[in-house]
Amino acid sequence: MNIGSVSAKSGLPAKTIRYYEEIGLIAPDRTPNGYRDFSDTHVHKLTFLHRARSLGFTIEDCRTLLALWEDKARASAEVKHIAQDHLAEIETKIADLMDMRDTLAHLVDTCAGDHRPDCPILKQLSGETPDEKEA
Amino acid sequence: MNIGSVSAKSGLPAKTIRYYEEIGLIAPDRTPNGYRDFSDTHVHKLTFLHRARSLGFTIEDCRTLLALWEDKARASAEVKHIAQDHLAEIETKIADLMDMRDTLAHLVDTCAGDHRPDCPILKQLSGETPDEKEA
DNA sequence: GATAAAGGTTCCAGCAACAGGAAGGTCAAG
DNA sequence: CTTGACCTTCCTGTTGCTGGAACCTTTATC
Repeated sequence: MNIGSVSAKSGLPAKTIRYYEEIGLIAPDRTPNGYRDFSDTHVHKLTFLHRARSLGFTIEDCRTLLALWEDKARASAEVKHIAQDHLAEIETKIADLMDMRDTLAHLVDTCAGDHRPDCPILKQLSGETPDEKEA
Repeated sequence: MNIGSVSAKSGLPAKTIRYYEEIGLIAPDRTPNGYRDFSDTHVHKLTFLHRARSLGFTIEDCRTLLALWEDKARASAEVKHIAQDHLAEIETKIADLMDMRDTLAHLVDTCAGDHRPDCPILKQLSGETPDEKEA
């Protein structure tokens, strides 16, 4: 199967598939003309990678998960551990972003957003405590 | 003022300050020995940048915000617009991460995490519908 | 048979926003 | 005079691709 079809089936851009080969995540065969030749197993792996990536796992996590997936004697604890670590990182990111959001939302709310130069957003960034809307 | 003191005052690593100079965010003077020489204004700018960056604004946003900050005739609408766009991006990121978190949390929850190979996480990634904990 | 479109190939550059480290100059203290 | 703490520049690496150039192959059409 050519890379185009695999791209369509796995949902990954051809560029990404080539990249995954380059970093050793997948190893397609080659036809005599030099084209990559993928089997259904390769497609399955790539689909797996696509799903794992869209859950935010890093490439290195994906590499490990793929190995565990192929290891029929793995312990599910290993997989769970990776997922839990990743989950914790996501929670942290969410918390950080929510802090940013709260601060920003407040600033946006207090800024008149008109033609005048007075701006609580810039005030806060420059270290001044911006005036509140209501005292 | 040397870069070390500025780093301490602004909270930015010296490396970052040099980088900011390289990309034209700041332009310190030089002493005869070649050392960078920062004024209080420079420190103030860097502190501004530090705050803006920690609210997640991109470097290019920061560049614009800094220019608006220096432009005493700016319209606060311009600042508000940037902040609102950024806020929207943050909201999107939070939503994406929360989707990931929900899926992952569910998977982690259904995985026994013991010595056995059976693993709902891998099942889901490989495209099988994993069994639920309770039917 | 000529040609053009639609695949495929490799390789190189670039993104964001720095961080790490090498090799070396400078300065103040003991 | 040496030691150590600074400072300098320059180069590489990070993460996960994406875009583009320059070039083959295959297939369809005239």
